[in-house]
Order: sequence, then structure tokens, then C-alpha cells
Amino acid sequence: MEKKKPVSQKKPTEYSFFADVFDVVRQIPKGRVTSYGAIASYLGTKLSARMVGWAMNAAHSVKPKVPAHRVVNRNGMLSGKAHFVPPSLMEEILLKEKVVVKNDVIVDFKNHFWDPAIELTLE
DNA sequence: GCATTGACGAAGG
DNA sequence: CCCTTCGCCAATG
Repeated sequence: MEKKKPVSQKKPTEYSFFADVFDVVRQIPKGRVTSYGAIASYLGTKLSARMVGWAMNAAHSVKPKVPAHRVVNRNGMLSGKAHFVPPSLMEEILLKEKVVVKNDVIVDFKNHFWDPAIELTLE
């Protein structure tokens, strides 16, 4: 059995879109959240926000666990919470991060929003 | 190899 | 305001 099999197993050391997503997500500070589109836009694939979601799908298979719980859709809704184990884990972690979640939606989402295209640009 | 799906997003009705 | 359609790219059937 293989240890880890990324979606695109072209080459382990090959530059992958997924790696970029993971790298950005890991840089998300606590108490902050971002959207798939924001990450995609930062990577230049803003038209393909879905791919970011796909990367998240593999995120749990990646070594340094990616805080996918800090990534939500542009509505601030925990669209991917169903992919966590248990599904309620996502909002629980966010709550620990001082991020209030109500009705599967982050309260004051824009206030917690963390845009890599801005934060990482200012450095 | 074509058709469907998907943790999205924006636009249209 | 709610629902539908299109676009994007990759994976899966």
C-alpha cells in the first residue's frame, strides 16, 4: 500500500497546484479564514476556485495537516464541513480559534477574512 | 474517450 | 431574494 498518493502523482518533486494551495492555507493565522476563490486568485487560477476545493480534498492526506477548516467558500459558509471527521469538527476548531460559526456560516466572516493576495503581498 | 461530478464563483432570470 | 446556468480543471465512472 502506498504511503501517500496525491491526486496528481506526476512527480513527487514536481511543482503542483495542490502544493501551492497547501502552502498558502498553512500560512493562515489562527482566528482567520479565507475563501477558495481568494486562494485561487492568489495563485492566478481565480477562474478555477474549484481546483482549490479539490486540493483541500487531498489536504487531509498531506503530511503537515492543512488547516482546511480555515478555508470556506466566499459566503463564509462551511461548505466543506461534511468532509471533516466528524463533520462538526470544522466549526468546533473554528470556535477554538475564536471564530464564531452559526448555521454553518462564519459570523462576521469579512472581519475574519484573510486574503493571501493582500497579507502575503505586504509581507 | 466521452459524460458526470465537485469542499466555487460570478452572472442571469 | 431564490434558483439556474456557465466557466474552470481535474478526477472518476
